Amino acid sequence: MTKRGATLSTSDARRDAVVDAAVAEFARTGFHSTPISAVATRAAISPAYVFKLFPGKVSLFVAALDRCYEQVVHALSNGAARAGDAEPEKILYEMGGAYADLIADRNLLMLQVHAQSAADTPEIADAVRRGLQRVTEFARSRSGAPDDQVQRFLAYGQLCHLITTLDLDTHPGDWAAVLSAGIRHPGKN
Amino acid sequence: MTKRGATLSTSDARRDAVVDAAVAEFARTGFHSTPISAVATRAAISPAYVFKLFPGKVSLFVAALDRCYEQVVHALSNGAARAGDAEPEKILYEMGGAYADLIADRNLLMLQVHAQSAADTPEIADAVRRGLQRVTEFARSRSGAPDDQVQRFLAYGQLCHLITTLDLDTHPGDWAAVLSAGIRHPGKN
DNA sequence: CCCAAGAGTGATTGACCAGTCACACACCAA
DNA sequence: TTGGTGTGTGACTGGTCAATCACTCTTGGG
Repeated sequence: MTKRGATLSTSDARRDAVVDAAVAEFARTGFHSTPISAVATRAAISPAYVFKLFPGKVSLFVAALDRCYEQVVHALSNGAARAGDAEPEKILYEMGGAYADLIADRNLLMLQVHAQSAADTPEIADAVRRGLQRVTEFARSRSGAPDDQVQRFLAYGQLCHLITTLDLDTHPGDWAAVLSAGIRHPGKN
Repeated sequence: MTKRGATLSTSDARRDAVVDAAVAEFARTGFHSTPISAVATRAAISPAYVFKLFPGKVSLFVAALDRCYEQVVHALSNGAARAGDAEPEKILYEMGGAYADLIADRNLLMLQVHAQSAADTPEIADAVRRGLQRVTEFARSRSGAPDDQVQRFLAYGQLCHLITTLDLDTHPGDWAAVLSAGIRHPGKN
């Protein structure tokens, strides 16, 4: 039952809030083990209404993923701005720093990890490719770095995902230190 | 009902076969969306008996993961043998080639991707760390390469996972080529 | 021959969850 | 005031799945 006196919002604003909730919940528990009800609860909404706003669970996940990559590219752009028109390596380095700052809350990072694992759903695979394309093309054109340096940039980004997923930066043991060395880590929260 | 005249196997042999089936099925559909019944069917066994051989789904997944990393280290060892006592870079290069050959069927690769996404289950996270530790320490000690080269080796391995998950090596577009450049790709099957 | 220990299964249970539907309430324009 | 449109929900359905249990069948040693 709708609460007395509650002001209704436009469905667009609601959709937006639901995507925020979806980013957080899907990042926590992944695609398959996140029930729509968890997203709904976080958005302070009924599960049924989520299905009015999005045609299905997959398209909600894709919307969350799109927002995630949007923020990533935006962060890279900020990092590049910090480097001005320095040499390519310097620009890539600043982008890396900005990325590390962005994923300090772990949400955007874990969402990407979970998305990769859910890529057997074609729509999700498409969304990941789309996002990765934007990131790669932006890094390449904005930095002007040669292809192999761009590739390296992305490779170390993937390594960063692994390190954070497994908390290797706080893990005892030489081997963990080898993998984590020199990589800027997000804090625990 | 047990089939008439069927010879019973020892439970150890069965356990082994079930782990093989688990590697294949979990690699296909991941931890959360692979029902035990799928593993059971592939192992030509009843779902109920899987639970007699393993205390639960998680421990079966961990067993599959352990086997996966076992094979990875074994492959790296073979690759290193091919390089003999060449310089460290050469040894790491051969290890990379051997790894690419090993994951030609995609199973061992996808299993690692799915495991990373299921790392919120502590036992799974432990298993991944255990496996990664073995891989890292083996690569480092066998190659004798400096830490940053070992780190780089692992980083490009992660990039390889991304490329294969998304089929970037056969994807049209410059950006996909940038990421895939110079990386030895497994075939589709 | 007999029976104990091991191999293996069918049937069921209890929980969870995506998606649907009929309905309730709020706002606004005429 | 009225009714139409958009916002929002409770209750339900159909399906899936991990885990359990009581049970059967097989085999090999005494």
